[in-house]
Amino acid sequence: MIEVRYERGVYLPEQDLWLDPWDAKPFAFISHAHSDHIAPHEEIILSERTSRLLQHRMPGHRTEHVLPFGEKGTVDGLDLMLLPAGHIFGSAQCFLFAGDETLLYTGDFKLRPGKSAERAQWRHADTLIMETTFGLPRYRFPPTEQVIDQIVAFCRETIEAAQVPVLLGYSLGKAQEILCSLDGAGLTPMLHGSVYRMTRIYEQFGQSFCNYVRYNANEVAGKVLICPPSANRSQMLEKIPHRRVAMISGWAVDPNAIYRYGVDAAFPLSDHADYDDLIRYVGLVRPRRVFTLHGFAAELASDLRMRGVEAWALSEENQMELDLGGRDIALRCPDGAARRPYRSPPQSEFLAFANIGEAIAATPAKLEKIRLLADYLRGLTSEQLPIATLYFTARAFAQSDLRTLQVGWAIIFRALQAATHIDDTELHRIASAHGDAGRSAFEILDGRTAPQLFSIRDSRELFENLHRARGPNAKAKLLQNRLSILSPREGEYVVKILTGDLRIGLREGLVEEAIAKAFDVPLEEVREANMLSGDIGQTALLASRKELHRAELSLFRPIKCMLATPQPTAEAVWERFAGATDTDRTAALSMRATVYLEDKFDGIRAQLHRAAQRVEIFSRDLRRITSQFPELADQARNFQEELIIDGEIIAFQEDRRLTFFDLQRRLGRTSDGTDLFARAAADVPVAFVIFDLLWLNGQSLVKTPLRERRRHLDGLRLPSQFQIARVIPAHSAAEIEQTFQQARQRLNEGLMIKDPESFYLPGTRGMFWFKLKKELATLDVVVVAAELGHGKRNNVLSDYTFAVRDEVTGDFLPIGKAYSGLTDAEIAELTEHFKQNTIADHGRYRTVKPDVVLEVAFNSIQPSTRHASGLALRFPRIKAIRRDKNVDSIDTLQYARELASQGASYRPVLAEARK
DNA sequence: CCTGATGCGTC
DNA sequence: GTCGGAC
DNA sequence: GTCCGACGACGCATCAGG
Repeated sequence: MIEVRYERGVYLPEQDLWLDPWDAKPFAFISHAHSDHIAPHEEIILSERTSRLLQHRMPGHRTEHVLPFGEKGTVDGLDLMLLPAGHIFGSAQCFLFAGDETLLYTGDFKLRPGKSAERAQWRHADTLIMETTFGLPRYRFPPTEQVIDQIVAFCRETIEAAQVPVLLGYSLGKAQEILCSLDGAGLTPMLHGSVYRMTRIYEQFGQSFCNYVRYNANEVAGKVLICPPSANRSQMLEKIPHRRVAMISGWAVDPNAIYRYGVDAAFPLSDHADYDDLIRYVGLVRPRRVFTLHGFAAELASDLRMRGVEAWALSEENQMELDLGGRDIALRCPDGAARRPYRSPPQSEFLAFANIGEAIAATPAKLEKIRLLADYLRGLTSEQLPIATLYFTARAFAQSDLRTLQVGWAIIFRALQAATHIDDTELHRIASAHGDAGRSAFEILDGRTAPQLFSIRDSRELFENLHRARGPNAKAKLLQNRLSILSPREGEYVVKILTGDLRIGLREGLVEEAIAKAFDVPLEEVREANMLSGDIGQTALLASRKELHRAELSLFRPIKCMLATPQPTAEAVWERFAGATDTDRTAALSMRATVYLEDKFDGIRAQLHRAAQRVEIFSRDLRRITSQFPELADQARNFQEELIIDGEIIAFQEDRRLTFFDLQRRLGRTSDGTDLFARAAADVPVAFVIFDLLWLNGQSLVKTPLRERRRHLDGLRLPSQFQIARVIPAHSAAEIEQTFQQARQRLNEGLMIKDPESFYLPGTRGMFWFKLKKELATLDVVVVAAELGHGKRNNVLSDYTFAVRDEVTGDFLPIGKAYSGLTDAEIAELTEHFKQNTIADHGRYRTVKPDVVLEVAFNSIQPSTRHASGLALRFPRIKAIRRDKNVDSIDTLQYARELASQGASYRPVLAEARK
């Protein structure tokens, strides 16, 4: 008989033909266009409709043999015929003639007539290779009409309860079947983007559906949303506050289906044959032998044998058994080294590092943290010192090193799961118990790994390899391999570094102090060297060799920028200057009583270095952004001097109001193709507003007063597109307030207030520069959802989604999130309240009874797709809990929209900067 | 091909 | 960017 | 005063998956 093999797909060696192989093959039959059946094969046999669908799902060149249903054809010397499989649109079975023998391969199939798939046909065959997803007697589906009635009833009841029904089904096939089922029920389906696209293709083939609309976050009310299963728990659905989700799948007959899928309901409408139809099909085809495939293949084969049919399962079970064996060994011997009493176990270097981290976390006293770290650093080799020091700033790469890892929460958890084979529910329990990736990693790895030694050098290689690996899958695999041989503590610290968050109450400031203490060098020198090199590891190394003086300010090595301290009012600012008593600076100041005011521009902070041969522009955290602004770099060559200027790059055009969001559109673009930037520059023209001068013709001006630096600045000849921010001297709080108002009328963010006698203090937010911003307005909103926080806010509901009222429908539409602004006590109180007023608990996230009114402040409001209101707030913060207000008195969507449109309708008044 | 999720950097 | 809290 | 941690929205790039 025809030889049949299985290796990630059915293979017929005599015909050299693959049937639905997983991987790319030279010659294959493709039964249908679901993506688990698609790979870049060279030459394929398929139906016409599958061909069309494939063009959309996997464009590209290949040789296609398109055969009509029911007609015998010859391809590469093989005689065969395609028969409709009834699974989805275009799905085919392959009927093969080999001498006087025949073989029927079903692919995915079903016998029940579907509304959006061709009806299945069959022929007698000697060999039947059959898909058996639902090969157990418990999978018997109720009559289709009955299931459809249930689905329609579910939708109607949900809508009547002012909620949104969401039906989950694959975007190709199932979704259209659902769509047909809703026909005539008086419901309006709304289709997720991927469903929409597939449905349009169906229509090209002449299939017609009832009226439907494409997904639009603002119009879900009253509609029936149809989404692929992957959309469940997605942000798209989470945004819909009152939704009831139903899974449409054959698996719905499992009693625990709603828990497994995390849905509110499940209906057994399937694209596959149920148990009864599988048995029936064998009777129809009357084969001499059967091979079963997928799902309960072994069970059905055994079942058929009991019924007197020769039947065998095609599968890869051996592979899985091997995997389980490996894990078992790891479990039994989690820490081999510790159980050998004869040799003292070699200490893992990375574990020593992690243990110091734990000790630092354990003490709240800063001086104690510094002492612990200093002692540790002193004992390291010159190879280890720069690396371990860097790790204590939770970085894998130095600040001046522009590499990134592209590894985040999602990849970390995937790797943890794969490394430990941990149970899904257990993983989620642990993850939600901590809300801290590092702590979760410890618990997940604990007892589930076979630790090996991990040196500091190994760790460096790990991070470099992670950086080099391309794509989330490759990165996850690399990480998984390492995690599986780390002790839990080491794994925890690897994760902490990956997330850039050590959470041990220690950051760069204290690391600098520890370096100073460890090597007995002045703290100021350490800070300065770190600032100049942007590499704390190298700074530690220089400190250990007493060579810190080697680092000095120079062109093309960016320095951290000076920051401003926020102030709420003009009076508060003035107090800072006039109220101080005892320094020379304030004495001099109160005599002259002068401060410098500048408009605060809403762009991105930039530091430009220019010499005769070269120009570079750096961002606030010292990244090179020269290539983002080629026209500025070009023009900067026209300066006459060698200089470093500090300023703000803003989106700017004479006759157009451009905002920060316009500017953002040309940030972060990568430079493949020069015309990309030509277009970007034309789209969003920019200007460089200069407000400081740090270097001029070979001399650092960092330690010259701002007054002097400004004087030098005034002497510069400026290329076009460069402007100097105007300075307005002020002598009282009233003048500051007045100038602030003027700045706002010029549509600038607010005001900068600077001490004219101050030096340029890189990287510090001192008492020499202040900023005055003030909120745009406040909104009274109601909290509709609350979320558990992270780290120390792990056990409180600290994150609130709040909504305005739609004055037409009465719905509460989310407009933003915030916790910032509340005290710990208030958060604790609200946590208690929300726990008792929860409508639906989704683990870390819960929808709550809308009865807490907050007053939120923000700096601007603009259209957005992030929230259902269609609006979002910039810099939202909570001003007060309005216990005096009830839900009925909160602000309306209408009012929020007015605020948004006001901001946009101002006549442009241009930045009054001197050219 | 398009959509959505994720990571990162800007504010 | 925002803010509150701890030292 | 200063640092630290726990958070917001947006846009671009990249990748996975339909």
